[in-house]
Amino acid sequence: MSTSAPPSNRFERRRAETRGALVRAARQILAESGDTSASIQAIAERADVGFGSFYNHFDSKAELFETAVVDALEEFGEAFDERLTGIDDPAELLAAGFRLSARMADSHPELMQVLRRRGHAHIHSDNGLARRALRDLQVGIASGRFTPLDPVVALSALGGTLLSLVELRFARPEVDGDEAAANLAEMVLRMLGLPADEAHQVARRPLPDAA
Amino acid sequence: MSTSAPPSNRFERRRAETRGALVRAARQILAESGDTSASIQAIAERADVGFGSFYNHFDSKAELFETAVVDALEEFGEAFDERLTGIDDPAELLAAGFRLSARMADSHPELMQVLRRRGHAHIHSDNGLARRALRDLQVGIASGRFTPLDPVVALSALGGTLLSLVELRFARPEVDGDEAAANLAEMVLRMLGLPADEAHQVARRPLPDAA
DNA sequence: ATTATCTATAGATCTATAGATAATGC
DNA sequence: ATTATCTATAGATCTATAGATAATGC
Repeated sequence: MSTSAPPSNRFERRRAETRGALVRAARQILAESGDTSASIQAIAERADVGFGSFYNHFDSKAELFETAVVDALEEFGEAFDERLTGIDDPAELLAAGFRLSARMADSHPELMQVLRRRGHAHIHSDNGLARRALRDLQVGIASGRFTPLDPVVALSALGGTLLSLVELRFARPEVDGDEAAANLAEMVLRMLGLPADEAHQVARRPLPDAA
Repeated sequence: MSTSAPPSNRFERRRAETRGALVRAARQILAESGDTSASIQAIAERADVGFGSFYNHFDSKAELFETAVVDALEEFGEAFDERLTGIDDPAELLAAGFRLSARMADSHPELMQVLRRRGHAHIHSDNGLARRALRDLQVGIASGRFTPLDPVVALSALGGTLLSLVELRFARPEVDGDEAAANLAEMVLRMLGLPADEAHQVARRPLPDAA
């Protein structure tokens, strides 16, 4: 899992494996149905872990699911870093992030369903995604690339728009995802103050190849 | 309740009252904690209704909660109509809707918490809010007020941004709500293609008085 | 020796229904 | 006579824990 420290001995590795299996099971459930009323027993079974082991790692179901969400957001942020390093322009970075997210609905459906169902509560929290977005916003405002605006409000708008794109990808699979993502990215750039023609162009620069 | 047909006789009124009490209880739960694992028994108790009566109206908890959400969205849309009739410019309509929503976090906290917690699944559904927003978008695109764009994508962006504003109001109560709403409305208008100076101005026109 | 996992289970809770009671229509 | 509501309850399920078992550290 993304947030784990390097496991030292076999004991800790086994413990981490059990915990990880539970978190993966929770993520699967969040992605498939989002129904967090699944019993602890059912979760443990899915994780192929003894029922009682659950209580060695979590005090409640809510705690497990919350862990699974934070974990997924962190992994999502890392995927961004892997694909988007080398882009310097914050406008292009944000636009590429939007377009990459739309593609990840296909390539990483589980991750994106978790984001879709539980992301809204994390728009303003300190997680892998929000942290990166806020950084890009601040760089862009400082450099004059973006119109000066309240970064907290801008982060809200970005987060909400990204979530709506993910929602769109799943709720309307017949819509061309790449096209919608580019359009939305263009709209976001206009929102941040870029001139219309430049927003159009930046939102359509070629994406870096998958590593 | 907003969606009810005029109840004819005393029988139907009593039935509607019981059903309404259950829906109101569900709304309260959605607003207070969002925890839909509350037992049917607890819900019936809160509604001050006999436990078995639940099954006269709903087959499952999920059905009740879904009803409560749709109901709240409809009521939200009606509140818009009451406050915003008379505004013709679609840009001003959308901006006023955003600013009104921020205020409703204080004046109608229950309604807005429901929107916050469950609204994302309804961005693209046919409900009171989305229907109105789509209408305003189409008018604005047809009249040239907005840049031509895919209405479905634009609706996504609007919905996501509105939800993020509601989230912001509750997650960061220290932020000035009116100010944030006006800023966000301005950003949205730029997103839809209005020139920056006009977006700034339209987003700050006086709101109609409360009726 | 220590620690995590597993199995078994007690007790609590929850759902769905059956049957009695109350309210209304005709 | 009809229909909704209410109370009571059977059966299922769920949580949390206790105690046994297995794996590792030292």
